[in-house]
Amino acid sequence: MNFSSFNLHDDVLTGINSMGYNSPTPVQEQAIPLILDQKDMIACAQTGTGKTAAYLLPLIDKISHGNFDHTSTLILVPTRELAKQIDEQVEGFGYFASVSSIAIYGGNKGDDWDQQKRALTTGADIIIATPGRLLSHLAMGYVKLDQLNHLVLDEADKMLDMGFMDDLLKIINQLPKQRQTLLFSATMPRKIRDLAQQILKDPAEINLAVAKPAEGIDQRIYLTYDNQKLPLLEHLLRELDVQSMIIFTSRKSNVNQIVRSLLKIGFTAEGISSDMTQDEREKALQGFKNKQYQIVVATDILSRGIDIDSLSHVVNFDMPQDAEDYVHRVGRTARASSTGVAITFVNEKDMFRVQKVERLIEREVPKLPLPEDFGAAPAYDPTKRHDGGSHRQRSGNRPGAGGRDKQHRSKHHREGSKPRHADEGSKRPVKAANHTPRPRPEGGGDKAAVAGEGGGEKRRKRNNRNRNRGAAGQGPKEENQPAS
DNA sequence: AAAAAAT
Repeated sequence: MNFSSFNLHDDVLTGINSMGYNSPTPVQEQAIPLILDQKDMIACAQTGTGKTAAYLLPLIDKISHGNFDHTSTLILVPTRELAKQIDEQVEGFGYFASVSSIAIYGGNKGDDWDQQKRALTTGADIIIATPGRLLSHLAMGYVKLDQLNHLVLDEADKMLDMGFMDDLLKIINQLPKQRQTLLFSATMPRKIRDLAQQILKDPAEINLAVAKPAEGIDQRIYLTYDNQKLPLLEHLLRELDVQSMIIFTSRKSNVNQIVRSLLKIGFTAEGISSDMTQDEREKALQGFKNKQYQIVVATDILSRGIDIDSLSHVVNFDMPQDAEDYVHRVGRTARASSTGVAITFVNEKDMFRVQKVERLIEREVPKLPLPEDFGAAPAYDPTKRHDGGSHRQRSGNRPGAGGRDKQHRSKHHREGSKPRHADEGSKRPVKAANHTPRPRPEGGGDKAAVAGEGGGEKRRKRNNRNRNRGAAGQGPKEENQPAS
């Protein structure tokens, strides 16, 4: 199957080609026809499944060939980084279709407010926004939404988690009722179903089984107390051949501490958390993508949506909240090459999450013993659930009652994990091996932005429907597949 | 329970 079977217009297909995409992912196969068909949709799909392109491509097609002369599409996302990334993808996919976009988010010093205001006033085709900043603009009254025909909620569960429910509803209430609404979420808790019921009409449902991490990924769990994590990390780093690594931690306060410790033992590293300025955040992310740093240490800010390829290692310094997040993070390795290492530190409070992960990926993750001299680790007890400080007791389940020691635990190594087909879980199409990034056409459009530099906001909106296709088959930019 | 997000 390839993209030409979707009845997309040529200028969109050219954009797809220039981005190095070949064949649609499962979510794209399902979603694109539905979206072209003007259906509302609720999709359970996580990052890395090609979700972003699944909605961008049909929307770009409709925008480019529809009768809109200002903003027709609003995409709401939880983090600024995600807004920026999606904006860049629109730029790539929509270049030949002359679809304009603007990322609307806060946190930037300087003149970006005026720039955003201009784009909102003249009506960029697609607005990609975090809720807070968009609401500020909406309050000023110059945002033209009367032609708003498509609304996308991306990472909807994350947005609700972050307390955006009220903001979302405030925004949605200002949109025309007659519209197509698409909701994407990695998990489908009750709250999401309720929201969907409120804002979607007779939605089609897509449920994508979680893409299990490829067989080539070496997944390991270490059971540790919190105070053992940093020494353990340093110890492991001395043994690993790190090309590029992301370390996820659930606490901002850990970020600097970990970075310092990495620098101390000779790695190049940067942190990313909301404690940093937006400028610093973007520099750190860009520097990592450019291989300027070997390691980036991030909070949950990067837990969803951000597309970074070809990691050699992922470390979950803290166990992720959702099993889906674990799968997504781990899946970031072993993409460029066929091998990758994913290491997760699990403390005594997070053990119950291990089973959730193992159920989701349908295999057991080896629990490795701590190195010599590290002292005793907490005993593995997946039934032990941190109960948020209530006094509820579980009968007969005292911590450590099983008396397993670390030697015992290491025995889990790969035993009992189900054999799987070699290609299972790696159904994503792979970027064309011979795809070479092509330079952006000079003057081929006013969307010219410095490729991959933090100055994406320099982009001006493009409202000109008379496209200039004389750009001699030049692709808009380098991008990896699959994106989400 | 912490994180992110408007100023």
